[in-house]
Amino acid sequence: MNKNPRKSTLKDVAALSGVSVISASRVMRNAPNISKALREKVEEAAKTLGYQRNRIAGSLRGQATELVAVIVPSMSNHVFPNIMDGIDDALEGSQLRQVLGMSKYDAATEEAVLRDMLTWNPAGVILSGLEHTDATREMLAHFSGPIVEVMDVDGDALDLAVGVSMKESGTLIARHLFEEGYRRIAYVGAWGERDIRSLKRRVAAEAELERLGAPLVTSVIMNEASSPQIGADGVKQLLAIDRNIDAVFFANDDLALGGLFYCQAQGLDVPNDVALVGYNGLDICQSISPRLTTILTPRYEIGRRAGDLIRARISGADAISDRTSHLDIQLLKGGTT
Amino acid sequence: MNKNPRKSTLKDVAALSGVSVISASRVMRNAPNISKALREKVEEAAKTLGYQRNRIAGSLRGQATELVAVIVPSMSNHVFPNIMDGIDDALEGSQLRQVLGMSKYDAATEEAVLRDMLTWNPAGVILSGLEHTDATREMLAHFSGPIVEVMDVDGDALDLAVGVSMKESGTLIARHLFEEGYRRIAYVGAWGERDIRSLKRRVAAEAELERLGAPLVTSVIMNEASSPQIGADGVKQLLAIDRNIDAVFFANDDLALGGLFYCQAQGLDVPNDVALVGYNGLDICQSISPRLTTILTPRYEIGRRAGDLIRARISGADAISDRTSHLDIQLLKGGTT
DNA sequence: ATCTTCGTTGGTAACGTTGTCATTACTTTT
DNA sequence: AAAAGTAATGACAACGTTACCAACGAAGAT
Repeated sequence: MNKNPRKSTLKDVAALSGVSVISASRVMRNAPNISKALREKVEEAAKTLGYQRNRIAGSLRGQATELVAVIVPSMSNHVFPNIMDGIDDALEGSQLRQVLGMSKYDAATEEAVLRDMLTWNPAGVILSGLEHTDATREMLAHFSGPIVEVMDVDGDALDLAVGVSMKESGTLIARHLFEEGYRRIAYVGAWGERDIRSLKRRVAAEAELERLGAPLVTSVIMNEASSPQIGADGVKQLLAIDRNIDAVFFANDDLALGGLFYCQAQGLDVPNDVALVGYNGLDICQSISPRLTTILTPRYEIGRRAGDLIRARISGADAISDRTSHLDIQLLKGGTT
Repeated sequence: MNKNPRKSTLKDVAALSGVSVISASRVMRNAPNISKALREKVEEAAKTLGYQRNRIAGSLRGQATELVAVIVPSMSNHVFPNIMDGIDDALEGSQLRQVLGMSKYDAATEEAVLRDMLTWNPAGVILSGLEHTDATREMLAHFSGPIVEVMDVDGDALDLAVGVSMKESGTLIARHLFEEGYRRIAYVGAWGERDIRSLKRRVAAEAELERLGAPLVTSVIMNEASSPQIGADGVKQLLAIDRNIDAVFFANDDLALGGLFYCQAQGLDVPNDVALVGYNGLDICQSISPRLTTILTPRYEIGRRAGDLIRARISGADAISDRTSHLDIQLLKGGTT
């Protein structure tokens, strides 16, 4: 199995079909002005030899790499896989491919991964959020292709940004809880709050609650990766600190879901004893009963637009009107508030 | 922003530090036998110029690409992101990177994506399942690097395989339901059963139920991608066909979860009126109440091993004892059976 | 003092493709 | 029928790196 004396190259194809290497090249990449006869000869030879293009060689000569570096914090919740689905669909039909890296919610790791990625000379870069190390910014300042920062639009984009406002998200959660009459509100986060986007939401919500006259009672930040189990643990800790809390908002739906089940298991009445709000609008949380009150983020759409922007830029459309695409979020009122 | 007159190359670094290009190259890739003086000169020059390696050029000369092609069906449930997390961790410390493609549970798409991927001359290939088109097999037969097929081990691997047995999974589900006393058992699938692995499980379960004398009553295959909503719809259809069903097993946990909530909403007693079994062991389904009876698949571990195998092979360890790594599954008995 | 050996450095030639320009063959125009 | 285009093909060099081999000097062996 798996032996190949030597891969055949354009040279072989050219030799077999009796044409020049460059003509063979033109046929293989569908360049214009090729006679039908030539095309057929070359295509047949290529087929006989099982010829495969070598894009490494092509990229070296041609500069453009047709690789898009995508750096996400993690795959452990649905957010980034959904974004990548969108990117994949946007890139379909182009020759572009995603090369993947994970930063684990750590800016220094992001920097290292980016440094490595750039050695592949990618055509574009997609990364998460607007916060990066100075070295990351420096590297990207010298990068000549499109750069899209996804998820967060509260701040200055390096180049292009697609996402939703964390500030708006946090504020919306705070207002909703206040309007529904809750006054003793707490927060549960995870990842040691290294996820800057959830931190921004918490801060915005806290500020809004302050403004409304119902300041955040307390918060529990779990150090672990977010999961339902950690959400349950978080609520448990919260209630141990203060049993009079009447609402909890979570960094995301996974945590909230765990919190919800914990409360139910404890015999608490949700939302009368305690109200719960998540973030993201995962469909799993919309199929349970009571449905989780949460904020729907257009994750697929964000990925899709990011991919579209990369393509647009690469194909020369330099005139992208808005550097920042601010997408809308939507409060999904469920039965937990 | 984003202009770069010209990226500096090894030649520039060599010129600035007054050494030969090849020496600069050796310093940049930590080759042995470099004097300290030379190393320092070169590193300083590289820093001054902001030199970045160009691995496209390096790969062309050196053959090895340090890219691993990863083709998964979809990112829409947790299975493949979890596997990719495992791969990423396994690849950490090497210079290898994942290049991503999605087949959408379609063998022809897989073929097209693979064809494209191979033009990047990857060092290894990871793909899902053991079923591929003839053309895919043909391409892979000519591929010289390691090939790992993940998730399924029921069949012959092209090269290496890591996963669990679908047959064993299906049989285990059937036995469990039978042992718990259920006799009127039905099945709900999705993706139009284009996911061959869930099909294999269904077939195995069906055979075992037949053998045990409690043949499958009926099954509903939804055409859509699997989601809780589709699972709920599936159960609804099932109960419309036959109200006497006493147990349902699902192609996966997402469907089962939706089914569970649907049954609860309909006022059915789970598991007394109807028992439910999922597949995968997603943690979200283990934090709800009742916990979902399901089969835990070691997804992260599968990715991890796949990555380890790729690395081992690339670094010359040709002596991999077992071509197929058959990992264990585990029945998680929850409150739904 | 001469011969090895080894650590260190350099020169040359690829790797497989494609951009650029040149050339040939074939139309169309006047 | 000559001039002027245009379509089709080819030659060459280059992209930035590294494999391979050669060469140098210094240290150790004889």
